[in-house]
Amino acid sequence: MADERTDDCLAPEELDTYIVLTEAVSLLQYAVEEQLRAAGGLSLVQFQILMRLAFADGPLTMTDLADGLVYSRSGLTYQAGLLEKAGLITRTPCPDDERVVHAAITDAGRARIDRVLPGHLEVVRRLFLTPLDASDLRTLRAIMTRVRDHMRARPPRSAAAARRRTAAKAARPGRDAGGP
Amino acid sequence: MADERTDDCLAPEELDTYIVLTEAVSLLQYAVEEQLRAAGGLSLVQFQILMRLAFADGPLTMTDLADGLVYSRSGLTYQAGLLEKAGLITRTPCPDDERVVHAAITDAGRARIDRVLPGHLEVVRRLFLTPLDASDLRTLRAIMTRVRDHMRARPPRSAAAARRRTAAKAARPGRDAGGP
DNA sequence: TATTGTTATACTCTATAACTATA
DNA sequence: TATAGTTATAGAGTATAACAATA
Repeated sequence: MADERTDDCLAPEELDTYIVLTEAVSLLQYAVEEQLRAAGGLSLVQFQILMRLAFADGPLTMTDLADGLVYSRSGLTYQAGLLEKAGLITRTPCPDDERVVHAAITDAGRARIDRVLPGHLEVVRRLFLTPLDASDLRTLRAIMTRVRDHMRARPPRSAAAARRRTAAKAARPGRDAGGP
Repeated sequence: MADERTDDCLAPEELDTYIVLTEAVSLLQYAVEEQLRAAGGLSLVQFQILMRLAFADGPLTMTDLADGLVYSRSGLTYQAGLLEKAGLITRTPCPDDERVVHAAITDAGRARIDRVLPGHLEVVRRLFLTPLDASDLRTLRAIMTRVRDHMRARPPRSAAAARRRTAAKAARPGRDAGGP
């Protein structure tokens, strides 16, 4: 049952690997989200935005953030609005290009991260790192870096949406296929 | 900057591995969701429910499904309702225990999977498997299996929610900390 | 009393499309 | 004309709590 329909199935090792990888990451992500919410009232996306801004050299544009997080720009506007209202980030127009908005983390934002990060790392350590040794980590990082770079080689999310929209105008085959 | 505050930071290899792992899986999941929606009008959760039922020996209870998918039971009821309305699954009371509901996949459900799965596997192959060889796969599977089993060793999601509720009644310190 | 599952509800999130403004 | 970002809107998804029925 492994090699009959080469196009319609994966080898068992391939499928198993895919399934266990996504399952484990889902479990980890679920636990992480719970901790972030309880410890700092942050969703995972909000935390990721803050972290990106905290570790960036300077301010980032909205598009940079959206692409980095695989996020739609309108979704990011929404989340950035929440974070700004909470005083954790600022948004200021860029002087060089008036279309661009620079997002930057505030002191309160850094304080929030300081409050949340230890528990966050504790969860990561307890659930994810505990069963791994240094060699596992090195290997895992090497493999997943290759996978990520391979995927990042395709166009980023926000541009892809625009291109899809454009392409749809040219040839319109009626995309999807009704209800769930 | 690696070893000063052992409690508040991870070693760089640890952090890098964690970040690249979650980033790659996010990218993959995003692409997969797009494909499932376009090819079969299914969300990822709906697809996962169908797949579990398709590969199960017989019907599964709602709780089994919820725990397997790291999902709240009410959320599962909602999704199962959609799938049932679409004729892709059935829900029938279990004769042995009248509280229990058995969910099973229908022929239409299997047909939907047949329609969606090839494209799904194509995405997985193109984005995830392409840059990996057999040895990578074996290693990755071994590592992630260990991680998953470690995480699964803790109580499943639906039970955890109940326990948390109970514990909250005993000592009530006012959990979270306001706004985002 | 504990467990299975559903419902009612309220809310968060996300995407699409239309829009503004700058380049 | 193309790009950056926002807004308006509408829909999907999720969790919580209350509930019913069974064990």
